[in-house]
Amino acid sequence: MERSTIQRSAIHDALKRAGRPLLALEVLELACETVPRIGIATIYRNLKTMVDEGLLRQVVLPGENPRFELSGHGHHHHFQCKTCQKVFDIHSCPTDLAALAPKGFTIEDHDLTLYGRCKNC
Amino acid sequence: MERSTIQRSAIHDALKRAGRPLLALEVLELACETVPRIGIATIYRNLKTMVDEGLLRQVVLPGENPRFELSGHGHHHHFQCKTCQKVFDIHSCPTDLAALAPKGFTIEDHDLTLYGRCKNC
DNA sequence: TGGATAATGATAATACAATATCATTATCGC
DNA sequence: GCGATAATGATATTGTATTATCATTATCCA
Repeated sequence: MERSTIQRSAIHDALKRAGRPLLALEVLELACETVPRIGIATIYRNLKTMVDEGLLRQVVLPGENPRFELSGHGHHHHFQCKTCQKVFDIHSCPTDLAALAPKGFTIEDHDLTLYGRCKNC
Repeated sequence: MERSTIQRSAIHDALKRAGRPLLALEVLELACETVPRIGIATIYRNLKTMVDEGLLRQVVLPGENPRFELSGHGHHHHFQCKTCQKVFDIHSCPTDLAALAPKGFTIEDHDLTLYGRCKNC
């Protein structure tokens, strides 16, 4: 993964255009608009490489396959629409979570997923 | 699943004794103390039945296989220890989560996982 | 521009949790 | 206690996301 290919930039572009975390198959679908004959193996290969490079971040919701988003959006959480299943970023974060720890437990990190109805549904 | 078997009660007992959500394999391990020859198929079969009956609840953390806990503990969240990977209940809940919704989005539910170090680690 | 080789695409293989199969065993109403 | 049959246990099979294979194509540096 040292050469620049149209497939790789199509994948990056798909994620940029979407502006929300995408499943590998959603990336395939969007990237197909740019490179119709792109294969699913190429999607997985590039997603993996780009995560290793730090260009992408993996987003894993409970019971869901991994999604991918451009990194560099800082700490944030996610919202999943119960109707269309799409995942969106939430750029705010509840405070005081450390206070929820039982005695003897130390909280270092957290993961919050909100569920409901998105703007379009 | 209409007859009462020692396997079924061993599974229920394992979850009760643990007092925290267990993976199917963890249930197997604990239930083995009561019924040494219990098979993994029996574990899966009974867990599924007991979830259908409402006796158990499935707990799914991001990127993890389903865990199971006795139901009837009301709304709560979970803590996973980064060292031993065990999951524990958190019986408090941050408020004001609905306020995190972007314009046009409606929040109906949420899922919070805390990560850190447990009492024993 | 040519050539070394990285990357792709089609598809086979893998990994692994969960389910199905089926002969054997255990439960429970009579 | 007996018999119908539900449940078990050992293991084969499935389902599905992801990875490996390999011939072909595209990239890019000399």
